[in-house]
Amino acid sequence: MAKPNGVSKQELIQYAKECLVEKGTEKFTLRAVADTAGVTQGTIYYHFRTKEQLLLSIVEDICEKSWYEISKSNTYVLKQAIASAKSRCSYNSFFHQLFILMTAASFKNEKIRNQLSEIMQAENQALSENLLKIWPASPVHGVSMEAWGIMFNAMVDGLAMQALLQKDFPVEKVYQEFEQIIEALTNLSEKEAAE
Amino acid sequence: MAKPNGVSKQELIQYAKECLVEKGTEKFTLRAVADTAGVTQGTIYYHFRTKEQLLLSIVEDICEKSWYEISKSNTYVLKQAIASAKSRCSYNSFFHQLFILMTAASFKNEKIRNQLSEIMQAENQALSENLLKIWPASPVHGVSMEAWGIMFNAMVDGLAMQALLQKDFPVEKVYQEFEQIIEALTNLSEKEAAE
Amino acid sequence: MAKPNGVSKQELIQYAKECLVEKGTEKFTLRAVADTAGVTQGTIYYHFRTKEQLLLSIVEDICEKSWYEISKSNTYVLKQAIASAKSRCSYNSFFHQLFILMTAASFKNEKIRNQLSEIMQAENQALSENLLKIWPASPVHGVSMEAWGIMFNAMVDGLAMQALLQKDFPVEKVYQEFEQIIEALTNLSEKEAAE
Amino acid sequence: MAKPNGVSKQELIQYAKECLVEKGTEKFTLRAVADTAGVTQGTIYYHFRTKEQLLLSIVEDICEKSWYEISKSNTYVLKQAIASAKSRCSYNSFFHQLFILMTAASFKNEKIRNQLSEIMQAENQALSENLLKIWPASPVHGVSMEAWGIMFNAMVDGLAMQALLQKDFPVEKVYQEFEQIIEALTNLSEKEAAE
DNA sequence: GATGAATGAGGTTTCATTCAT
DNA sequence: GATGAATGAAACCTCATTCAT
Repeated sequence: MAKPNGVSKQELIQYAKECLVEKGTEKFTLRAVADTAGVTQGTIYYHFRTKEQLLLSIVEDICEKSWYEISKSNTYVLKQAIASAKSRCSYNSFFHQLFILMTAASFKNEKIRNQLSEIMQAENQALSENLLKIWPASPVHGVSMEAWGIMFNAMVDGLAMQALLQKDFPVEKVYQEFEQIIEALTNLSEKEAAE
Repeated sequence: MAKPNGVSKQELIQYAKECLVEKGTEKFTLRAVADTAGVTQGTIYYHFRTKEQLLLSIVEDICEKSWYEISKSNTYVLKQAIASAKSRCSYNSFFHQLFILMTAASFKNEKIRNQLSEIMQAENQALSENLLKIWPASPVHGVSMEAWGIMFNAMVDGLAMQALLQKDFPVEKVYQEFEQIIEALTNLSEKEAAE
Repeated sequence: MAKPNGVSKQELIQYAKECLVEKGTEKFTLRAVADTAGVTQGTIYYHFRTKEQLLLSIVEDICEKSWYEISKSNTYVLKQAIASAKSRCSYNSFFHQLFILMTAASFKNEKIRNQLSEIMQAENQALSENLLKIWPASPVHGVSMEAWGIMFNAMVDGLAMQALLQKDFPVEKVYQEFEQIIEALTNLSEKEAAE
Repeated sequence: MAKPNGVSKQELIQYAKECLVEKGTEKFTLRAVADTAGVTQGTIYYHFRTKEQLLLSIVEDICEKSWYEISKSNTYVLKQAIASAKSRCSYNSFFHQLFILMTAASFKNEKIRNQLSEIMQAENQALSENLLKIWPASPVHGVSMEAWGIMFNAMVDGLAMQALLQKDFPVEKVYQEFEQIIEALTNLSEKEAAE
């Protein structure tokens, strides 16, 4: 009976994201989103014309958020980036669960795939640029900064995946050792530069 | 050992895996599996009591296959392991798509998660052992061999994820540079050992 | 006399008619009408209280138009009436499509049915009167002028139906032969009258 | 819970036809058909994969029935054909209501349209052949037998439409006068042939 | 052992309609 | 006078599951 109860599109997306992670792809139904948001299914259809549109909006939202993070990343240094990655890397991490769910969905949805791909490449590049700030040269001769960015990012995602699968995954320990490796690489870099 | 007009359990699993990757989680229906296998839905129910059972069988199958690979890995050396990882790391890679789909499913299914987790830890360990064969000592002081195994594995998965998302991901180039890093680490390891 | 940014009732009816023929009964939704008219659904409700009211207005509109035609028909002769019928009798004819759609709707809506019935009877009568002008007597003994009107009208509608169903229906040829029959009947009429 | 209760596809079509005429296009829902047939909606979907398929099956059924009638028509004579037409031409006539509903649906569905068109042409031809049996020559010079078939058929449909719209349409009277016209035309035909 | 017709719960989607603004 | 966000009922459709055969 048409009371404008002021649930904005953005809020709906937030509710949808929560639903998605809470219920998993399988049980991610529009009814669930509607119930969570306290509106009727019709309302969802008024804002997003299909379920796919809602999913795409979720990806867009993730991407926008990520862009914001990335745009900040030029100023903060690698250590902070890693700290941030670690914080998102825990059993039940909202962000990575969402990302993997979306990756799974992307296999059959090019639009989703393209958007995720874009954000991933942007993250790779942001990482490369950060590395440039602390490394005068590539620590290993023949390995481009671009590649370092790709690999660091890959490792962050890979560790997150392991953490999501394994309840007692030693996040603390692994990240600590990871930072030691970075330190060692930084030393190598300086030696390389000296030559 | 297929029966005259029948389909063996193992064959059904194979068909199911194909369906899953071909159709995606969303459209992975028992009817689709039945159609692909050329049997009726009833037949599937004869072999698996529920859809979940079928899914679990798929994970088990993946794991068995992986165990076999791992058991071999004790004998083959790191380079071959990486070559194998690379070969599975391409846009549309069947194996990694399946693995990510299963990971996504695992978030809401503890049995699946436990199995995937086990296999992942086994792989981590196999990698550690392989590294021990070529590294006399850890290349970086304070980083355990265990951690190196975890991180290498993480990177392989992370790279696969990027490759699945990005059509023109430079697999060749990245893996080549990855191998250069390993070489450099091997040198470092030798220096460490010499001290 | 359209208001600045508004849409008059008459215009809405016109848009609705177009929608109905363009989209068919199935997809004839108030949203479609609103979109076509460039207004919102609310606006339609301002002018028509229900969808049924809009439908009825469409029938009324058709009928009014038809009354106008009929009122003219007393002056123009049969040949012109037939030419007019022929022109409306082509594959994709707007008018007859609308009429048949309305007839289909009328089966479950007495108001619509009554209005369509009235206009049909008026057309029958108008045809009879026209025939009286060119026929001194009924060409066939025992057949009333009223019946001739009914039958001529029936044939015009029946031919239209065939033309709507069959893409390559030979409208030209059939109408030409129809006129020859009328001529023959006119001769008969004169003979009858002479007796 | 899966009791085969033996509702055949053919029976479902019959129930669907009844529903269609009883409820009209608008209210022709699969639930209604299911309820009428005493099965669940799922059953309908087991037999017909979509609503459109069910509609098409209805048309096919009408057409098959009509083919049967037509195949008989080569033997029975015109008078009987007209008697049959008259019997189907009454207020609430099941057959013609169905036919007009389908014609309305056909405007937006080429498959339906093509099938209806075919049956109509077959009927036209069957009528022509029947006329040949009682008319030694065309009653009006220059009017082909083919055209007579088309026009007779058109008139039968047109009269049915009027009868469906008008409760007190004088079917008896009109058909009686129609037969008189045929008689007159038969006389004309004989005169023509004599020349 | 295998089938396939049938189910029923629940999914996505549509749409006439309402009402605060 | 006009809007458009919101509704809720009901539409079409899917699918895991059952069971007589």
